[in-house]
Amino acid sequence: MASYDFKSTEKKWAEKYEEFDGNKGVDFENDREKFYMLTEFPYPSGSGLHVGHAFAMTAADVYARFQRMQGKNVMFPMGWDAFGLPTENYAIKSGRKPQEITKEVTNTFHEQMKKLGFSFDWDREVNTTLPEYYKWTQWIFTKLFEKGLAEKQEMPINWCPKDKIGLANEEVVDGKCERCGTETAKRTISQWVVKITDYADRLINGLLDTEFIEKVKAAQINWIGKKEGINIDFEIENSVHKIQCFTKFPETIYGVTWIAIAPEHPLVAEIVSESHSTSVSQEVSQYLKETKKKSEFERTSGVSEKTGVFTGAYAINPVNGKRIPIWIGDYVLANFGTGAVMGVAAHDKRDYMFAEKYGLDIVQVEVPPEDPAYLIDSYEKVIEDGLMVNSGKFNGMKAREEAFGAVSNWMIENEWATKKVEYHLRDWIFSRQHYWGEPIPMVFCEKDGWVSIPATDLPVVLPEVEKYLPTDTGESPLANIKEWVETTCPKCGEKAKRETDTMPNWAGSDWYFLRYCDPHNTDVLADEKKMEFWLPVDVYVGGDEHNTLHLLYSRFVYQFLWDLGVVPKNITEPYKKRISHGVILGPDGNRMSKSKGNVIVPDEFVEKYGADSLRTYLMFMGPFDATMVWNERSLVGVRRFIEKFYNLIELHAGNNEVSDGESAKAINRLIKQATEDVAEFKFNTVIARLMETVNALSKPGSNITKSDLGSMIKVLSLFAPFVAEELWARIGGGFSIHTQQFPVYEEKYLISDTVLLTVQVNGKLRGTLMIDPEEYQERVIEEAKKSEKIKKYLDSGEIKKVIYIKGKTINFVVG
RNA sequence: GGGCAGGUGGCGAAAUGGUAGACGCGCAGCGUUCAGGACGCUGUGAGGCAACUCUUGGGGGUUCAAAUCCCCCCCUGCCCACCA
Repeated sequence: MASYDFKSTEKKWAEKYEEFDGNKGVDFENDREKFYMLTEFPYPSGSGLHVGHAFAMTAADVYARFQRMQGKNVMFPMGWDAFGLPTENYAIKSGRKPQEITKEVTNTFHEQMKKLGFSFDWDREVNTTLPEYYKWTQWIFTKLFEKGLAEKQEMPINWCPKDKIGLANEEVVDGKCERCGTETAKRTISQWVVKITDYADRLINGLLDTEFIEKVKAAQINWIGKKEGINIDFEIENSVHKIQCFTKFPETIYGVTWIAIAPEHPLVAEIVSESHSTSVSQEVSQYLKETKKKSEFERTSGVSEKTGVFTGAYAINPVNGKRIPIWIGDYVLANFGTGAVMGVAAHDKRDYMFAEKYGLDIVQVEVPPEDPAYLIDSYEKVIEDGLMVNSGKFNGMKAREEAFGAVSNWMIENEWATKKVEYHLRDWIFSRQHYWGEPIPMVFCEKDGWVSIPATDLPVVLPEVEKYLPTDTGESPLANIKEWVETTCPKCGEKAKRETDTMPNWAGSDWYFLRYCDPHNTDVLADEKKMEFWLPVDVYVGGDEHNTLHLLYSRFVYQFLWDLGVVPKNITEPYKKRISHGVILGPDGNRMSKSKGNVIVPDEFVEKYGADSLRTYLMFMGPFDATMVWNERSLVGVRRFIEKFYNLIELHAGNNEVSDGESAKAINRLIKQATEDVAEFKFNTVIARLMETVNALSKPGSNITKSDLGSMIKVLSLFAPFVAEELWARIGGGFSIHTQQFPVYEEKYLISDTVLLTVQVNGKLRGTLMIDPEEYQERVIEEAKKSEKIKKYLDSGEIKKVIYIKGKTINFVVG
């Protein structure tokens, strides 16, 4: 038998699909249920579509095809998240325009996706770098500004002293500049900051309205990191100043033996001068000098030893009047909490180490309930769920359950402290000193300050420049274009200057799923009725790495737009279900990377084995969310299966056969499993069942009806769309198989008159019986006794008990 | 340090309380072929001639019955982290 020629077949159908409209989502259609299937749009890099993209997109494609065949009106769009550093760096290196490069690579990606048979609705394609798209990204920013959620703040950025440029966090690798390897420093510059923390509680609560898988919900809640505690005011001896410390553990207040403040704390200078000791002040300034010299990486990596210096000043513990020394410590972060912490050595590992190093007191305030005499002698023995000791009137209370609340309330009543909620979530630094991003649509006017560009003047088009490198001052290259920078104030008409920073890569991807609903609208970001029709996104497939930042930012932007009233009022959360896909490792079991030379490029395998084989292999590798190792041998196995499938259909296609009975059973089992498992993203087991079915029906003498052949091909069409289309045509089906209804299994084929029953004696398997599954216990016992093999075990004692599970097993307890 | 996933043959994996290892890879034998490849058939967890015994990271428990449920421990991967 001639082997299947995938090359010409896939080419033939791919061409035909150019004219095919069965993949398009239809606005406002009432007959069919809508289904919005979304998968993350890629950053189109010069190296082309990655196998990881192919994996995620194939899974989404299988699911979208399945929903269509269930009779739904499916929107399954694709686009390009094309602003970003790799393109900019490539432009710098090659001297070409990023616009041109982007056009080229998106074309490549587009072609690759078509070859892979993804059923995207290309009429809805979006590109974040096109002015008609980023007009609305900019518009969203102006609204954030107008509502007071975006403001300029002095913020530290990563600075490369050699290249003289600001670096995004992802450009800093192990504390060094990704481009030149120089150790980076922090530099404070004025940046746009978006106050996402104002939405922190809503972003937590909104999760209740979603069906995200648990791990995604956990990741989001964790990332927001809500912490409830109190801010305690410590008076400073002989001073008008107070030091405020945030703590999650108010119940440890009697255990405080020092206070540590960040080297950047605003009170450092005053505290030291008030101590009136020259030797102390010299020591402190020496310490501050050294701390500054330490790189940010060293200070925050967690590996370096904690250091500190005594300021000479003392604070007063409000609850017992005790004098406690004030230290400066480089382990205290200036930008978390109040920039000052209370030291409780007995109940915190890091505090214990600091106290040991500098000989500070250790006061234990909790003991384990089962051992009230227990004394802490090592930081490893931090007590959980302890009882209070050395804590005045709180002694004997359960630390967390009782003392936490009692101490907090008491301290608040006495005005020593206030309630405080802290978040791990930081405000969102929105400025980038780079070229290839959306210009931030703001101007600075001497009279009016910062003014946003009115909607009618958007977009602020990214001007073309000669050089894409940032300027010597660290500003974006846009700062060099005088005629662009110098403009007039939209408010007063006087001379003003444009903002030259651009937006981060997240900006365009925050709201792209809205644009897909109405991609060509020139009046609004998307028509509200269309959004109401399509939203929420029913299933959003993406990677774990985007479960925090991207997902959170885009939920925030949606909630903000909801407050503005430009998205449907009845839809409070944009994504109904979020699921995360697995990762494919290189053949050597390592994460794929250019430097390791283990990158798998899908093109090569499409060429060698065909898109159908590659897709089916990707879905067969393992569970959808697993970490899997690429193995070409297994791909060969899948190609073998497709050829076997092809040959089986070829063999039966011309005949009008009557089912042999067995084939109908096999097909119906297949349909049942496919229907149930595809719905749960369990693709590997569906393909295994397909293989079993093909193996069973390939036995000589099998007779299969045309409609059963059709059902098999339909299941295959989810994974291998091209060969399925070909085979569908071979058995006389009309174009296209992808507009057909998914087969429905019939219960009657799944019921059999006999079933294999396992017979256990004392829980151990001793034999099997072929028997009517509806048979009663007495009959089954009788049959079991007839079997020599089983009888042997039954005779070894008295039958004390019999457990019979109909159709599955019978267990004799013999003693 | 925190969070989240996991641990089953030589390998990727099935099985979510009822025949552990479906399906695929690899391997072995046979067939086909001038040969190689491709293909087809058969076998393939371990031990044992066999009857049989053992086997899901380790230990304990619940149950007539545990890979699956509960407790303790060990190990691996991913994400985050001087977060007070």
